[in-house]
Amino acid sequence: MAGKISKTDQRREELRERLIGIAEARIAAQGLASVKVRDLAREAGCAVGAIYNVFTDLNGLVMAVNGRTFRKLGSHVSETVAERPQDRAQDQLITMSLAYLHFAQGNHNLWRALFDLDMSTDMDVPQWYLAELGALFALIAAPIARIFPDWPGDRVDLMTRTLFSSVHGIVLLGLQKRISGVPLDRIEAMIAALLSNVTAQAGKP
Amino acid sequence: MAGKISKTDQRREELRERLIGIAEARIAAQGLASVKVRDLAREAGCAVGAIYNVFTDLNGLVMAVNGRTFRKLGSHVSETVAERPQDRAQDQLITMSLAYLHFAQGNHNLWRALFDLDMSTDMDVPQWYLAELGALFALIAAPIARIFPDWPGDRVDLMTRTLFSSVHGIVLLGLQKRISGVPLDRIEAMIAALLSNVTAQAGKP
DNA sequence: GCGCTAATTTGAACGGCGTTCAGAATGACG
DNA sequence: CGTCATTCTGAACGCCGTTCAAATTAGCGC
Repeated sequence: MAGKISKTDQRREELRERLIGIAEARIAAQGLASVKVRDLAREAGCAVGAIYNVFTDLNGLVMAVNGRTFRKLGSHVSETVAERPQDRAQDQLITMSLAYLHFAQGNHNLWRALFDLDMSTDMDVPQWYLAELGALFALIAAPIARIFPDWPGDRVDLMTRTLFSSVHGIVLLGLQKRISGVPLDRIEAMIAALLSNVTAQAGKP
Repeated sequence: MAGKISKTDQRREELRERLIGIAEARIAAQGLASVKVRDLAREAGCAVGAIYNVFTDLNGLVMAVNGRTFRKLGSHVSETVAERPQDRAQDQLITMSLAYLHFAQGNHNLWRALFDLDMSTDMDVPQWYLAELGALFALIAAPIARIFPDWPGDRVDLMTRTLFSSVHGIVLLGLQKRISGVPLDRIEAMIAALLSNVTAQAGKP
């Protein structure tokens, strides 16, 4: 029995994928708060209890959606950078930041779910989360290390986290319609203002 | 009847203040999610319905708590700056940012409630919110305008929002224990790294 | 102080939520 | 096909914010 791929396991895996897709569509269309077990069960054609055979709870399902979103985010950023291989390192930082902004704007609810869920629960982060985050950080660290060739690794790492957090903050508050209501080109200008200040320091102590 | 201060109004106002205090203590101790109407009613010695005579709903009560928190935040930042009147403008920016960081760390749950509530509801922001935010922005804009005396007002405003959002992002992700788990002095170093890059641009185009 | 009306306060009831678990259904296998 | 174990089901549970008919109380002319 152990290790076998039974017909049961196939159905479970199929249901799992179906539920992730349904939840993903719901989050994208109506936001994280619109994900309800009874709606999911009805749309997936299963019983409410079946969801708990495949995921430990609703958070686990949303976590799976977040996994997809995080991978899409990473792909979007890295592919956008890869499209412009002749860019200077300074421009790569801007390209990546704008890619982050545009992904967040184009997938607002899914992007927000990445952070809204993590806040409410206090369980520790799954390892795929840290792996994706590390890959994203590595992507940012590369141009920084090229801009500041004489910086030690830990200083590059600190600047990597600083810039990521800063851009994240700009995007987060910028897209928060009810607070600031900033148009998109102003958010882009803020990112450019931030990064031009940092990269202009190249060659200085 | 209209405009009179009746005994009823006195009791309502007293209950209102009492509920705000109880909710504030609960948020500070256990987080926003621990605020429950039945607990509040029991602790305040009133019926659950009474809460809805004084606030439109639970969000309204948390909004009132957020009002207090926001005012305390503003006071903390402005007083910290006022304690060092001989500081250069560059140091004032660092002082304010660190004051923001330390307030967020020392009042973590209350500070988080400022943003966690706004996200879930889609009603527009009350005017006191915008007023407090404007006062905070004015506090930041002053040293920026001194550092870059030849900048037009809208460019100062853009940099103000850029720096506020950036510092907010650094504090937000830095204090998110489960994701990065950065010690406090590293967060301070990130803020310093960010601001030193910006202020070092003084006098440049 | 008294009685009457309108305003206020009350808390049981309501609808909706995530989660569970006894029982029904379906799998595996000689 | 019979037997047992595994899986699936959906009614039930507990908790939530919110409401509203009924009880209570304030306001006021007499």
